[in-house]
Amino acid sequence: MVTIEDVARRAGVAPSTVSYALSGKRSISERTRERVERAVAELGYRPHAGARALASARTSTLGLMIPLRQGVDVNVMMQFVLGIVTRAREFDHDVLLVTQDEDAGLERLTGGRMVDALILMDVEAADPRVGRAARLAQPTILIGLPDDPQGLHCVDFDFDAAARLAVRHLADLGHTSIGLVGPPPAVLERHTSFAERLLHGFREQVERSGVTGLVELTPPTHAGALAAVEALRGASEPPTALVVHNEAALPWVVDALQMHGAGIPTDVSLVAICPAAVAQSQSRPVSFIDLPATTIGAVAVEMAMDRLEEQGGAAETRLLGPVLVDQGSTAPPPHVSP
Amino acid sequence: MVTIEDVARRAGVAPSTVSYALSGKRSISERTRERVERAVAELGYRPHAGARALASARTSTLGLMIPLRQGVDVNVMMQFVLGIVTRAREFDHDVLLVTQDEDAGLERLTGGRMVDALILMDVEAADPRVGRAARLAQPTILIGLPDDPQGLHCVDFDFDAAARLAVRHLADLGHTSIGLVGPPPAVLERHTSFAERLLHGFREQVERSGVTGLVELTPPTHAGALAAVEALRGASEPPTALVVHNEAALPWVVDALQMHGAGIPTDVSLVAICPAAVAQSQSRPVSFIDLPATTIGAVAVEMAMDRLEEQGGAAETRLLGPVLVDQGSTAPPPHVSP
DNA sequence: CCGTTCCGTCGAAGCGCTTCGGCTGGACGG
DNA sequence: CCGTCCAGCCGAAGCGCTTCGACGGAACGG
Repeated sequence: MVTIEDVARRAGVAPSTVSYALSGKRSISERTRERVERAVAELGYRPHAGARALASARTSTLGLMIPLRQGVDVNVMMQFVLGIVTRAREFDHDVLLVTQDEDAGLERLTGGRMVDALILMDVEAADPRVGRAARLAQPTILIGLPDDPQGLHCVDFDFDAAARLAVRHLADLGHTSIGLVGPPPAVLERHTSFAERLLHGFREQVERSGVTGLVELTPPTHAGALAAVEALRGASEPPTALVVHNEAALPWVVDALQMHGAGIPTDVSLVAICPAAVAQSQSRPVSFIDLPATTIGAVAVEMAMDRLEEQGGAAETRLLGPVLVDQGSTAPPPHVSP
Repeated sequence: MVTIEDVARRAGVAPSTVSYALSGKRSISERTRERVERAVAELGYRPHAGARALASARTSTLGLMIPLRQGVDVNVMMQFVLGIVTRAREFDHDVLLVTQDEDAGLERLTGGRMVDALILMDVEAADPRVGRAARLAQPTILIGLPDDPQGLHCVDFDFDAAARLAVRHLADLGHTSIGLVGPPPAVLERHTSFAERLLHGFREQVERSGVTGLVELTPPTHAGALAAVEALRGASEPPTALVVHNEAALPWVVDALQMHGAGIPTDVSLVAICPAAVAQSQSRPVSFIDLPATTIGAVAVEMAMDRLEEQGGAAETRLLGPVLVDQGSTAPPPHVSP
């Protein structure tokens, strides 16, 4: 293998000079740097990651703990991962994968100095990992919003605001009864933080706007979606607008409405809370509030990098604000329309 | 940080003894080993991964290159990843993630000695990565079956056999016209190996069984599935049985058949080629040929480990055989039924 | 009873890199 | 003209681990 010494010899300098030339941590003359760079290119030199980690106490690697829970939408998850890996590479870092179910995964990665920082996906309201992560030497970023972050940085979508935005938008159009097609019951039972915040925002805004709010927790199946739509339309005050936060069920909801002969948006308005890609791949355009998963992943990486730069810094929580993209699936309710 | 020297001191032995006690590479007395293990536990010792990699030229890390292509089903992909990560951990290895689009991702991981071996997902028929991977010092396992594996190990599902099995099963029931709801056109245009093998197997068995075969490449949308079903049912010789290899479209196909008033399996038989989990989450039970993604991932890891043990060994290709699970969505065609 | 063998342990030499202190020579000010 | 300073480079000391050769002592055979 090509070592730094080979490069040094070829460039006619000391190994330390090569190191400094490449890292830029000390001033090096233009001439020398060029010689070093040429030698690197000619020999195809690549620093040994382990050696570097040993000497510098930095691994240039981020640990990523991904969930293996049911009800977690894989599309959204992949978006997170994509955002994280891509942004990490831009900081010259790599990503090491651990799964949720591994016993001491966190401790193994950090104790073994395999990673500089950790990103935990899908953090629940009372997640046991938070306490453990807070005890580690390495900075940890949580994707999600636990009840008690214990001094850790968090980043997430502002589901509360998203739900309020959706309801306000619909209420402003004149709707007086709004239905929420929510996540599967299992997700809520786990006290997943985002689901609870979504519901909270929904209920709060419903009250503020003085409209009726109906909630259906919906399994991501045809039958589940059908049942939810049926339940809502059979209510004493059937909603004229639907907020859907359930990627997997969304197509079925659209389908079910069509089967019910309910036109969108003439009879029923529809707002989805999902990644743009999902909304755009529906059989008809659906107005949506973008769930910026890729961005959240990227932000998580940025926060990790920040903490690595400057050890100080109080725990920060960043909630990305909702943006509604109108694609024509919302309109005033039938009886208000001209 | 707790080092091997701390452990040695506490156990009253030399550092090298600790190393041997933990690795088992030399015989160590029972008494000493216990003392070492106790010291390790008491101090919470975890070997520094970088130091270990440097000294032993082994990283205990596998590189995994995941695709970011369109038309790749994320559910199946996650299954692969799950299988890989889980099995890797059983071999005491970790998994480092790279994305397809990174320029010299392979070379970076291997040149920097970050990984012991590499697993490439979603390898196409003429994949440019194969040539590059073949040139690396580290063993590489391909998931997929390129036209020329160039001496690399491959593992994949036997799509050819799966398609033949499906057709044979249906032909044996008496069906004389069989439709294939295939992957999106984009997948085939990329010359994705699995899609081509599936089609090949389908056409071959159709011929052998002396039945009519119709193929519809199908986008994973409601509209796409609807169009495919319509096209098939509008054919001069409408198929009385459908083979579906398109996870995303499967629910829509079921839906479309119901809308057409075609009973399953009374009017139309249905066989899906998909992971068991997908088949079982449909609105009605669907007979399926299991696409054992998790297993394939696990096998890929095993092959990598094999190659790490014994450097020799000719290039091996393992194709996992298809197994049909009857869930009652197939039956003889209408005119044959009693 | 002594030589051989083997088991269990130790010491030391790296693995390839970073980093700190030190050295040099030229620029600069007085 | 000499002292000072600094940019630019070198040398060496580790980082924490594995591994190889060596060594002491117990066990064993002749």
